[in-house]
Amino acid sequence: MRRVPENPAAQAAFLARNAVDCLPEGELARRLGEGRPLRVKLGIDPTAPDIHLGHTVVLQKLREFQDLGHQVVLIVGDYTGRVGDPSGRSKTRPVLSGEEIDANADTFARQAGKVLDMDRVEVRRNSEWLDMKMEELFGLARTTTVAQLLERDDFANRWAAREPISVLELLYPLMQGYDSVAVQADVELGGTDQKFNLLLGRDIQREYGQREQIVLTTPILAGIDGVQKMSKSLGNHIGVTEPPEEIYGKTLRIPDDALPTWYGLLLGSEPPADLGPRDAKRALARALVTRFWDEASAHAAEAHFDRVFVAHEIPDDVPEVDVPADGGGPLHLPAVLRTLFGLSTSEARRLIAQGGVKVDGEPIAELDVAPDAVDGRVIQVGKRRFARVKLV
RNA sequence: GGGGGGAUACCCGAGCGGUCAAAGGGGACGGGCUGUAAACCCGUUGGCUCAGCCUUCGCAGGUUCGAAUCCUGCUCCCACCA
Repeated sequence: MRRVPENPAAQAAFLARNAVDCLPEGELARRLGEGRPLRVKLGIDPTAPDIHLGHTVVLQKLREFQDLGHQVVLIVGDYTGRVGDPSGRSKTRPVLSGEEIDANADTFARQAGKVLDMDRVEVRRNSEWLDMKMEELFGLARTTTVAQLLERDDFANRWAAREPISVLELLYPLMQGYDSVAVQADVELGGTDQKFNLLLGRDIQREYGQREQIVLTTPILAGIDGVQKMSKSLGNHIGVTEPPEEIYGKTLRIPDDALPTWYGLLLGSEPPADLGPRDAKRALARALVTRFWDEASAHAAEAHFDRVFVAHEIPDDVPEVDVPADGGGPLHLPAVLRTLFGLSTSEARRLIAQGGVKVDGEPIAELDVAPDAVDGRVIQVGKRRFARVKLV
């Protein structure tokens, strides 16, 4: 554990050191000075349960609060999840069944355990209080004006672009704010994209006669494309439970100029000055695999990478796949590729024509192959897909 | 309630009677190169028994030798005025 300062002001400075906002000014230090465990809230959406590196930035901050003896409150948005945070213009979200939400919440809790001490986390679902009477909803809806809501960037942009905004989406920030009321949050964390919602939570708490929460935002981690926010739906994420080789390889795929941010947000340091981009990236990749797996896995992942992508050799753990021998006659290679990798005939033909299919490292151009030419051999598609054929 | 705009391949988006399996971009994939699964360059991107055939342009009909393109009726979506 990191060494942490004793007095409130220094603690507040420590907690806010890598935050974007910590509002209002000075309030965190004041409240820390009360000498009681603060209730620190984070809301999560159970639609996409897998935790990726982007989540770990804010989770790490929660962990710091936890280590200082404060109470972390994780809110599973089983109700708000049905609405969908309006950020971005994602389409209406599918309504999740109770079982799906349960499963997702469990997954999230388990994965969050890679960063948080889950034994000391209070997990709540916002259906506990959001499944309210219409009359209570009226009360909540009265707290905020449409003009206030339209100030939010997402809404303002969509409004300006004449894109649709549903009333339900407008309600989302209110519901999130009410979560803060329900759990009596002292602090709410979120990425900078959450700033509006977090601040509105303060207004709503005030309306309900509560002290306003402190708002603490963390920077948004870009995805492996180095441009857009890391998110599972954009497919530019690295999940904390992904296999070591994936975490390692994907990390090496980030653009060089994303290195300083990744180091800063994930390791809390700058890229080593004495290393070039490649080696700095490798060091980062090792550190991440070590964090979510262990050091041995990190070295194994690096060895795997060197073997497959640098030396262009076949990995040693190629899965063996049964392929129907089909009576012993010549095999139609596209059909074999369908069995091995689930490719369509057309895809397979294209890949063969482009020289992307190799048998034991040698490109192959024929569509029909003798059984002996593939049985027991490794077929490779592109750089990353391998399978050993076993005729049955 | 009123007049208007729209629904095209993974996404965005052109096309507005034949030369359309459908421009362009993004993404993805393959190849080259390389310090990387980076950047850059080239290529591919509906399916199949693949020099040919089959099915696609919201849905259902119709006009035509021929329709993504024209007509009719549905369905859904959007912004606007009230």
